[in-house]
Amino acid sequence: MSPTRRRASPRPPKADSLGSALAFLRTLWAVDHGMAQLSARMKRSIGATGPQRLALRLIGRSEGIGPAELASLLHVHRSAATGIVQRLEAGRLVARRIHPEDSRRWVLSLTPAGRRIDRRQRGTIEACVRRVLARSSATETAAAVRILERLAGALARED
Amino acid sequence: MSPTRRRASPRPPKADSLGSALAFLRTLWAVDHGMAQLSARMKRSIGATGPQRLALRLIGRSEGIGPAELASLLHVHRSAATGIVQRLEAGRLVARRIHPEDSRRWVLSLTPAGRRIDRRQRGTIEACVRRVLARSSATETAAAVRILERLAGALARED
DNA sequence: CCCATGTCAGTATCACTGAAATAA
DNA sequence: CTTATTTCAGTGGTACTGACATGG
Repeated sequence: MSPTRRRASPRPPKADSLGSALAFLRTLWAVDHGMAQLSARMKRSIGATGPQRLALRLIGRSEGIGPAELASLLHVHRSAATGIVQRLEAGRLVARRIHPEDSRRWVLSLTPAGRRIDRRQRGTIEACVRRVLARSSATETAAAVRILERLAGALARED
Repeated sequence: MSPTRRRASPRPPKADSLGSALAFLRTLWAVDHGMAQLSARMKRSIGATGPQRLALRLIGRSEGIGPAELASLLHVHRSAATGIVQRLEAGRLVARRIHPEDSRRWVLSLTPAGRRIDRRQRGTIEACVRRVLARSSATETAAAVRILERLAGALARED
């Protein structure tokens, strides 16, 4: 056994920071699970999961988009985007055609059914977000965005 | 005077609120995917995924806890907690014994290996959170917590 | 030859629903 | 008998790594 490590550490406020980080982490997982659960309900109620509807929203906003750009916007690997697009196509929510100038690529577009889901708001995660943002001040929202973006960056860098 | 609450604005900036909700939603998914990806890396680097390590943290903080209470703290269904505990036990990170007063229940505790992961900070999601919170003001953090908690509540209520 | 795009195979976690076994 | 705790079976979505075919 090594002796007591009494380095020149003047009692940092670690105790609180440790607990508050843990509490924040639990809240993050609560949001994460909340999105997953509403995503499962969305599949039944509107016919698309959370990531699928976000993909529909992004495709709807930028027609001409392909799987690679979609993967980038969704922050996922290309192969994950492949799966999402396949499920959307199987549900007749998205159509694809070959890119006119590069036959490796696909051009994605919404079908009428896909456009309906793109427009629909009730029962979506986005609706929850809009409702929460409407009940929050601009200052609060800006602070939350800053922290979430820092967090996304830190998570991507950590190894 | 503080006319912060002005009722019935003529035509609220819906167009913008629609776009900002979508932007916020993308940031949320970015954090979500970031946690999932670091979770996968954690499995290799420290031997426990994100949810698994959170479970270890919670068990370590309240020995005597059982699967039901753990499921509640993790905000997941009981059957999901069963799976997490099974994987932790398979990895010899958690031990279980029968509750002395109710033989339906299990009492969970950390093994030495589980305790090591409980203490370890480097390369964890919690470490990212702590670093981000350390770089943020108390006001920002409080605002983010409020919004995330509102969001978790809204997601749970939405159907 | 090198690079980009998209797909596929294999694997794993997570979570749900719903039903069952067991014990209070 | 009723309720609570836990587990199990079956299903589905997501995402990773790594490899591949194909086209620029």
